[in-house]
Amino acid sequence: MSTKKVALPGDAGGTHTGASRPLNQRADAQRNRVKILAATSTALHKDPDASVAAIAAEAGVGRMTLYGHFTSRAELIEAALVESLERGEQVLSEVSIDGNAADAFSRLVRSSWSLLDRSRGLLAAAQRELPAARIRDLHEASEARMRSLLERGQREGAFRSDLPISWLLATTHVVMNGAAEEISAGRLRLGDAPGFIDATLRAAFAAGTAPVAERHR
Amino acid sequence: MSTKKVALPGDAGGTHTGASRPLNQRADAQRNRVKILAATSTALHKDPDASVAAIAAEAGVGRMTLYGHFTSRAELIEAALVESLERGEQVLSEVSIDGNAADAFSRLVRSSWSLLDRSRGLLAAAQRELPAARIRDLHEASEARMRSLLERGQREGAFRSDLPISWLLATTHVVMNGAAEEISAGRLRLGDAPGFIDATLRAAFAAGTAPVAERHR
DNA sequence: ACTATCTCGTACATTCCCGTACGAGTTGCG
DNA sequence: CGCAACTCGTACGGGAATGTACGAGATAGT
Repeated sequence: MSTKKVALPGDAGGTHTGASRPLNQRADAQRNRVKILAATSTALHKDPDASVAAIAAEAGVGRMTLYGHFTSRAELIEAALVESLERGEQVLSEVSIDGNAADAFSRLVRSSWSLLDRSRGLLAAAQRELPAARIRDLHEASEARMRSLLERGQREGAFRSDLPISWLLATTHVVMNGAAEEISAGRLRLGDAPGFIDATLRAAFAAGTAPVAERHR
Repeated sequence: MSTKKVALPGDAGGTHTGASRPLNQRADAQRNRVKILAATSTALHKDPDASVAAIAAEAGVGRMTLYGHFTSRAELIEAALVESLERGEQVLSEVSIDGNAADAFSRLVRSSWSLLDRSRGLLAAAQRELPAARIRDLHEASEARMRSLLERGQREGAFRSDLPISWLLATTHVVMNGAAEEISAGRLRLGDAPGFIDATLRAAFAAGTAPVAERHR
């Protein structure tokens, strides 16, 4: 005579980027949803293996409430990742891509860095919980921006052309992630990271260095 | 009237690098021990979360046999890591560190790469199972070699000095790991990896590029 | 050939976490 | 103010993995 099914937010919206929430939700519930999403990010930042219970605790709500909003751990993590990426998109879309390619790259990297630093744990959790294809899909937007910049840089001769774009992209990700790890390990100060990352990647990608030696075969 | 305690290999040997096995072990058992260690490496290569059961299956022995040699999952992984690193040491110690620092670095990186590619899964598992301090301890030997080479390179002016050694070291690790990931993702051919890694790091570490800009504060 | 050593299956206890069910209390909202 | 929407504790069921217990059978080494 009481409980229903706790709303079940519904999947009405397509897979699109639009932030379409069901509408018929109570203000109170919407707030909790936001709290939970935020807590997911921070909890996973501390421990990428954090349990649903831990996340709920971090959010200050009961575990059951959380299950009212998200039917499974995977769904929760995916939602948190989507939200984080949307927020990131908002920031990155304001970074100017024009002008000198190398400088634009630096701007983009520096902006990406702080975003990645925060959502690192979330991403790690997602990698264990979601199909790899899905993750790559979600990253497509930010990835495309960086990719096109790298392409332009290569065409204009600002970046070396002896390495494929996919490698440059991977290297960028990996160096930023590495910086985050070094920070948690206490071997790098937070404030030093952006400069180090930028300096390293700029030098690594600059045109004019000796091309990759074909030493195999 | 039968079972004892299944040998319990004993911890007689110190923490030293010597390969001191208990001696009073049956030849048959020693062989299995080796098989298990090898299987640990290959099983974790496929899936860093592989269960003890899966590892035993990979080794072609019963799970119980495995527990006869290693009392816990952690002990198993540690033993496998130690063995892998010892084998690595043997290879790396034959790489010439002398002469041109940049070239020596390339040689070292290329040798390290193939080793790391194999033991990658094992390392990932170890990072979840063993205390971080222990892992760092075990890596000290190979790390020291690379570190001293980087130091010499900086003194001689072959490598840039605006970035700390620890960062160069971290970058080296991270780029090699990234290459391994790109390979498993199917975006990089195995044969291309050494050249790409080398080309990237050489350029990133070379002296003479613009120093890290102090853009913060 | 005989014996201590080793293999290994089955079975079990434990722990941890996810997801579901139920139901009573609380609160936003019209 | 009254109802539907929401919260949230407790409890349960299922599954997976670790580590232990027991004991029968195979094998190496002397």
